[in-house]
Amino acid sequence: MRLTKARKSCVTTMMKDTICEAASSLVEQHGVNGLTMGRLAQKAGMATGTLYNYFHNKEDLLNFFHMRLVEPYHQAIEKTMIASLPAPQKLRQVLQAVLEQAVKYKEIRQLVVEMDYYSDLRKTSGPRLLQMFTTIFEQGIREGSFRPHDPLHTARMFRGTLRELFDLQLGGASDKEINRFAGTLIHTFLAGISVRDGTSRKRSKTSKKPPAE
Amino acid sequence: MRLTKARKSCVTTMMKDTICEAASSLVEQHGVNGLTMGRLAQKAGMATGTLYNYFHNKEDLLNFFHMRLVEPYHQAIEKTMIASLPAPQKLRQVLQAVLEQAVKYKEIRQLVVEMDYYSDLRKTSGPRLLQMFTTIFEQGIREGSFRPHDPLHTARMFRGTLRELFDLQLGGASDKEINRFAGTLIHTFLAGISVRDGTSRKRSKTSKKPPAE
Amino acid sequence: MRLTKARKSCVTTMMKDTICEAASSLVEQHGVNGLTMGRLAQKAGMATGTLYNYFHNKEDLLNFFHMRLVEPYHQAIEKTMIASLPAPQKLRQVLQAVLEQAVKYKEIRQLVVEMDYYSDLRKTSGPRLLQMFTTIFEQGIREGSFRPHDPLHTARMFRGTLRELFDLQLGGASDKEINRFAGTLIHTFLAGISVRDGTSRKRSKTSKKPPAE
Amino acid sequence: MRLTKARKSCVTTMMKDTICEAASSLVEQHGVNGLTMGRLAQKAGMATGTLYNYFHNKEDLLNFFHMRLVEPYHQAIEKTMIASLPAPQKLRQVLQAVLEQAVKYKEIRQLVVEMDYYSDLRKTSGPRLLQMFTTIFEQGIREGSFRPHDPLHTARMFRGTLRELFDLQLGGASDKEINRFAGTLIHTFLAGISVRDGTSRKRSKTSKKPPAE
DNA sequence: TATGAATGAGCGTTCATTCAT
DNA sequence: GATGAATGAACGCTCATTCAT
Repeated sequence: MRLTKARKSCVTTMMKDTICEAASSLVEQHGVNGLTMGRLAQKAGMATGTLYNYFHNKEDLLNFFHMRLVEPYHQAIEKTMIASLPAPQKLRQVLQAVLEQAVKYKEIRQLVVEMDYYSDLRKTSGPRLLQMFTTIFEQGIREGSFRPHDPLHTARMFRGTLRELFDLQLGGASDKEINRFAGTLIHTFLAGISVRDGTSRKRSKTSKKPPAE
Repeated sequence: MRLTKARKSCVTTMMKDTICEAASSLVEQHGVNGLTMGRLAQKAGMATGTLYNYFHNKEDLLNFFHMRLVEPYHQAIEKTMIASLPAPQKLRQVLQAVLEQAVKYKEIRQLVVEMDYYSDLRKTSGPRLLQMFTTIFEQGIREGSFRPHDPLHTARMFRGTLRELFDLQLGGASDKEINRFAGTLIHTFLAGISVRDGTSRKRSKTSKKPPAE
Repeated sequence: MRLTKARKSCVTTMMKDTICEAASSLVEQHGVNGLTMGRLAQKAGMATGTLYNYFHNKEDLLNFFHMRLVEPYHQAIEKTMIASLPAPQKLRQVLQAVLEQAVKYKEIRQLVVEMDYYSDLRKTSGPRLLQMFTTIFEQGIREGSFRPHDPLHTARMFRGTLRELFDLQLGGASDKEINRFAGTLIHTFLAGISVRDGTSRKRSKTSKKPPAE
Repeated sequence: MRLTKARKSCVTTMMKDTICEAASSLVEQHGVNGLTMGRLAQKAGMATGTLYNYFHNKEDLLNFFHMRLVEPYHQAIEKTMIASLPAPQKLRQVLQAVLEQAVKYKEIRQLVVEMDYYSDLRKTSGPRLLQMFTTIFEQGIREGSFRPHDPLHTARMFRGTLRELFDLQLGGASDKEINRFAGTLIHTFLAGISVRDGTSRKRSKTSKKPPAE
């Protein structure tokens, strides 16, 4: 053993990275069903058996791959949770974080979505985000800025709309379009889409089709 | 050829029905990955080869099966589109229809969701609903009850939240819970979650990126 | 379905026979470890998958193969058990039957022996013969022609010597040699190898450790 | 090269010992099929490649391992051969030695048996014992205590019954049971199982095929 | 010598598809 | 049309062996 444990672990990490990159590219091309151990090894430039030096089996590999993809996304969001901001602000900030991640991981998001439906992965990954969102809505209610409601429900709604945001981006929408969607999203969540009378809504008559905001 | 073309096509339709029923039951039991041509034939009470008299290959069969599953759902929604109602009403009515279908196809929804990620199916199935939702939001804007915005965006949001509704139901939520979710959903869409009073809109200038519209 | 069930089962039986023959030849050449499904299929002149139309998996196949080999041997012996003969005669007759089978299944015996150590097969196959032999020795004791002893022990001894008989034959011994061995065997069992003088039992005081019964 | 050849060979021997011990423990746990080079190396506390410094390949290793197991057993028996005793005594003594070894190597015997059928090992191990047994029976005939017969045959018979003794023990029989079996064994060999009196030898002419010698 | 990651042929098994009947 | 046995490529995985360090 000529390498220290640290070095060894470093090499291992690099290999796992290589494998995950190959996996990404494969899933992107052929879908999750197209990810076979043989193809993966080939894409990663190694023998089939080598994969098994780093992962116990295919499921292990997929789990790791999934986490690798999802983790930075989760962490980016979690980071925004620390700030002590009023709930609406926080919601905007979370949305902002998601937006940045979505741009960054453009090609990869699809894989996550697809993989979510492949195993128990979404059972572990799903609740984590949901919990975070719920916290925000709870906070808003507590602070009095959100009207009383079941925060788990709005959290779910929020998650659902974020999914659409990714879909939109995967469909090839421009960053500008994505940003506009995000704007509509946050506005709708906070204020709804109904026109309200009273004094607050002067500019409502302007455009008809997809109006410039 | 003793049968007229019409008769023949009728028989063919019946066979396809039989096959689809068997497919339903199989996917329900073993998931989409558990649907093999052999098992399907057995369940449908015919020989494996017979399947290939009605479908060119497995993908064809799955496509047909998917459409069969999704069609009544789409139609139920489309039916609500004919009514001449104000947009908010229509939105409620659509939600109501979705709710009914969701209850009705409880067991089947999962299959659809799972299958959506199986092939290009969701590329054909997705836009149809989206188009319908968009129409409603357009109508609302035209009618002046919805403030001006990109209706495709709210349609997407709506679709995203409906997906959550199905998720919720698949997670085993009670009908009552589902109904509460639907209530929150429609309320949020129409009125947002913010508490509104005379002073509440002051702080909207704070955040920068997801811009207020 | 154009064939009656009877015909179908007949065809199935023939296929199983073909497979078993191929298996025999393979095990003979490469040992049980050399029997792979791929090689077997090739030897039997069919595709790998075809094997699985007739056997659930490799273990099933091996079990069937083993039984196919062992069954006639067991039955030949069982047939001799029916006769109402004095025990010594019966013993000779069993030996005779074994001898005939050994000649008949010359090449195959080895496989059985080897396979016996491969799975639980010998746990089911072993006791059956042992039980038969035990019955004979019990009978002899009851009839008074065998001195009182534990018949299970002599049955085991008998089995052990038969195994040697097979070994001998597998080593290429001539039929004449085999017959001579059988002669020695039966004689030794019945009368021992000691030279006896007129009064038969003078030397009984000699040994100490493996005590007389 | 700092070590003399003798020292080097000594180190080599120690390594081989270590490896054999690990092999024993592994085979005991997982059977011969469970003995992989990787597992073996791990158990022996060395790298996989290191094994190949001491053995040319797996077969070599197994052969060596087998010999190591069998050797003390053979030697224990050979030791009893030196004594100048009458043949019957010697036979008892050999049986006694086997018995002791069987008790001592209780766990190991199974491995030997299993391994015997794994390769050509038993072709080299078998004859050695057989030769020894043959010598005893020859001696007995020469001394006049055994009636004239082919000593190779009785040697084989003896070996076959010893195998049963091991089987019995592996089946979990108590030491007492084993001893009883040994008693029956030696008694049967020396005196047969027939009850003998003045008149009893008349009917020996009835059977024809396995002829009296 | 010792190492242990890399190799890749080979394993048992599955299954979409074909085709002679 | 209907059949279902036959096919064989592909799958996930194992493991004896090699070799750069």
